[in-house]
Amino acid sequence: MTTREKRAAKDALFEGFATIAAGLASGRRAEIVEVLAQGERTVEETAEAIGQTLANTSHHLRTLARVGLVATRRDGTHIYYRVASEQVVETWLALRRLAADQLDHIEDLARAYLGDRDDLEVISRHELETKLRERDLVLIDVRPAAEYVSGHLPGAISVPPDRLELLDDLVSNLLPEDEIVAYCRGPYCVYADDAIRYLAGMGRRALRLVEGVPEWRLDGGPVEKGR
Amino acid sequence: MTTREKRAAKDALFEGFATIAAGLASGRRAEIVEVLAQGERTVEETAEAIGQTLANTSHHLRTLARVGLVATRRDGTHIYYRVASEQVVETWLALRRLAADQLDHIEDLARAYLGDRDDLEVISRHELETKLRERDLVLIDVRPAAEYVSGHLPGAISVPPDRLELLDDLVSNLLPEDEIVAYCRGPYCVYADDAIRYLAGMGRRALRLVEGVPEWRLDGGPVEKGR
DNA sequence: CACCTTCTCAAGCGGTTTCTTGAATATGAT
DNA sequence: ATCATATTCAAGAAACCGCTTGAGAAGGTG
Repeated sequence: MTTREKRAAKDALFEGFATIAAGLASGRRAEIVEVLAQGERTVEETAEAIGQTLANTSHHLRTLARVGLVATRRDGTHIYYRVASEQVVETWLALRRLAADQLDHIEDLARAYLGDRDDLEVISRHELETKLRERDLVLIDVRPAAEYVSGHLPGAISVPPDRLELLDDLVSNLLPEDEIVAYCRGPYCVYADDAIRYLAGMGRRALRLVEGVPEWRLDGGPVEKGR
Repeated sequence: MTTREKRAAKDALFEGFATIAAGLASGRRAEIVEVLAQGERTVEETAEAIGQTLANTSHHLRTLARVGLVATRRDGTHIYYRVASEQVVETWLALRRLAADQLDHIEDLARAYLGDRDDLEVISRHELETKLRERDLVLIDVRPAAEYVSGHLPGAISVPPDRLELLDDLVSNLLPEDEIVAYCRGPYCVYADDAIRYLAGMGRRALRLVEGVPEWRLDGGPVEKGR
């Protein structure tokens, strides 16, 4: 192999690596991966979730599939897309973490989207596990029902973001000293915030779990399916 | 905040994440990150390492700096570029791992570049550590001297890839039963392969450490600097 | 079969990226 | 000061990407 051929082969190899990065190098596709990390979705559901046209969403999904980041299965007329492996989620989270730590810029963008969160108390995965060993607490999963079904923290109660009124009944059956922890898709999701503010309006204090289910699962946390 | 504004803010946030991915979404820049993961370099050295023109390399380095993946320092007329943080390396490795596991395609490209490696015996970081606890072995760092200086495995001997003849002397002072392990930049680097084949030509068996220094360091392995 | 739903594809416009060339800038040495 | 070295910048050509529109394919239903 000549030096020139070697160079070409090396370039091709790294171009291959870059291809994967290119899959995530679009805001739309990043959003799609964030959504699919919660569980599989049809094209239409994905389009709805990211607020794009069907054709454009299909386009991006095909791109992700072409580079191997997502996989599909057909069920009747629906085609379900899912992340191709846990490693995709792992890489996405590494990228997201890097972005958050590196760019103050991202901090500003996040604040613009999520609003001021300083009034909300948070709890980390680790702290939650410690607490869970000591005593019971009420865990609330504030994500659309489909995501709850594809995997949730053991014992968590589903309260979809558009059904926050379910909290009324739930809270009325609690003792005043019962502690409440809410979580949703992850640090860049507002659903848990909304639920906690709703509870605050009822005079109940609640904590927000920083991590979402993908982070929890990748860290080796137990996950329940179904119901 | 209206729904429309919320959408725009969310898009901007994910566009921000995608920006980081875009930094790695070019074969050239991926190569640069792989090189800089071994230690800082000047623009000229980097250009040489990736076989590109100076202007183009500078261009790519500026792009990486703009998205915050690399940082610089000036020393006289030279400007040294380095990865901005260990997290950059972490993310790059996650991406590379994902690519390798996901795409058979990458396997083929790697084989095209690296040649057939099936004849070479490998050893993992874990196995190496176990062995090191039981007995001494000869560790050889087959990277350019500058990279050895910026960080190498404890006790490793530097044998730059263009000075393989140094192995002659080295081996003549060894007992026949001494075991030799060589490593270089990582799994996609040929230097250790070359050294092991050189040793095989002398009738000495040697193992290749799969991981490079970045992987070793990120896994919490001890690293020595200087000399 | 005709018809509906769900998804994909093709074409095309406008914008971005990559690489090259040649000039400009910044620092250090004489 | 003048020159050499190292790096960056500016401009332009070719290729590529993202989004839209409208048509097409694949599967299910009456």
